[in-house]
Amino acid sequence: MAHDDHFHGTLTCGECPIRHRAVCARCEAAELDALERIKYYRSFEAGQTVIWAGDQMDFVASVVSGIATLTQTMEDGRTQMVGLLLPSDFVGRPGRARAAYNVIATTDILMCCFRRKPFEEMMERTPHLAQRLLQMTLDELDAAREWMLLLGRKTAREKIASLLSIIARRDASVNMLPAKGHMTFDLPLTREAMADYLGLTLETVSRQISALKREGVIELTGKRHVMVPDMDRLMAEAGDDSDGGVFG
Amino acid sequence: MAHDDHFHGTLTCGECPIRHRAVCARCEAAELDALERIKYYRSFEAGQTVIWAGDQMDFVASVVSGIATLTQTMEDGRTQMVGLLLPSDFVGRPGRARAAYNVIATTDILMCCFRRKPFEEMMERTPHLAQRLLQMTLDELDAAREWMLLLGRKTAREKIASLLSIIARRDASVNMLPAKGHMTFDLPLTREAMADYLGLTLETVSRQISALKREGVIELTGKRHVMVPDMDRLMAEAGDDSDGGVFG
DNA sequence: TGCGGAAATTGACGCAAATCAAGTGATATC
DNA sequence: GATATCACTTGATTTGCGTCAATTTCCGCA
Repeated sequence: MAHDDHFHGTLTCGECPIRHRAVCARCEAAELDALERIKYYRSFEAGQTVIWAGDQMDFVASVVSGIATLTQTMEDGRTQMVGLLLPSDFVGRPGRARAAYNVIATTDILMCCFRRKPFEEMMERTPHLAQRLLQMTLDELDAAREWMLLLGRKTAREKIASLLSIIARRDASVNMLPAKGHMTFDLPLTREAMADYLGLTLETVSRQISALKREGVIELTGKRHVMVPDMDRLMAEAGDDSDGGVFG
Repeated sequence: MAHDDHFHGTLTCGECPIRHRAVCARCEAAELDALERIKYYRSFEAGQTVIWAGDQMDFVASVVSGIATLTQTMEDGRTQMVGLLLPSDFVGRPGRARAAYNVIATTDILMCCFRRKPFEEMMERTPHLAQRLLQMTLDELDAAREWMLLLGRKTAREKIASLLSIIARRDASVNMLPAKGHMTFDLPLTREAMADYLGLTLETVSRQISALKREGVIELTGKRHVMVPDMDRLMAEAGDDSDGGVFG
């Protein structure tokens, strides 16, 4: 666990931007008060490791803002990203003392933390918490299974197109825009992080992005800003049967 | 949903073999009675499709005995297994009307079913159900993430060794034997099903199994019965850092 | 006991992606 | 303003796995 994080002010749950999506989404006023009493904030800078796999983990948390990654590593250094943590996503597992994955901040992030024991006790007494966490976990399981299809069966080109269309659609949903026609967005990940997510090398990621650019499926300004002239075209390249999958 | 399934007799929850592991594991006597009243059994033969992805799904269920697979398919036929359903595993998702995956019986199976609506209502009133389902879902999520590392980063040889060692260890845990030294077990899957699980072709599966046999890592009698002379050797081939992963 | 067919093995060949290796272009550091 | 550094691109080459195509083995069944 990282140490040189710094405190970031306090928010009341009422004014919390993830109030309606996070693990507390279903809680009523009284339940929220109880959570309010045991919560505390921590922030981490881009690049910092929030938690190492195997570390003692005495808290659970919600991501309030920023992006983090969940990764697994083999002894020889091969690494696979197994999840992307976006605002409102939940970190840690009630009933588990040690972290199963590395959590690394991709951007600066703010987390709303609860010491694990009090949180677990509260879960026992508060069905709304367990119900919401169940919902979120089922969604994550769907996303993980969607990703298994990508990792096991898609070509490099399809993998890149899938990632781009997922990011584009998530962006659209956050900004409440339609995921149709032409869209623009920023890539929140480096080429290496994309490679770790997609089970590729960073060179292959770079080459496939260049190929999609060459063929007019996407346009790049700088290395991170993407414009998709025709969303349907991109989704066809992803090989998904029309609607595509869940994300987080 | 398949139609030519046939009824298979009735079990009281008290004598149910998965009573202590399934979604009902934490339920008390009264809660069990309530479940007993809404449950019914269905059975399927090996090879039958239990549910097609996209189908209306008006029940959820526990696998009582036998093995089934959860698969996703792309339009062009590429398929990826995203889960293996073993006795006590849960099928379906409260709050979701349509199946997300194909469920196919690998062996003859018996399922303990609940109509979805009554089950959902009962979940609202019965924290023990939601708590247990949360636990099970978190375990499945861990298994899915373990599998993402395998699909994204392991070689064909490591994939096969991983699958074999997982099956061996599951077998050991069911029969309450130590997962050490030499072990024997049967493969519950065809080469093709293994390929779909591992993100390989069946030819590659066959070649890698032959290679492991040639090098003495495993011994085969017939096509399905496996003997592992040295479990540590097999686990080293799997590339896992010693302890290996979760399964189901 | 021998037949039929599915499941599995094995071989030859091709290709997509990994690996190895420069090289470019931005941003930070002295 | 030169230099180091990091993120990324591009090229040359290798290789692991997929594809296509025969066999062979196994197992049920007449």
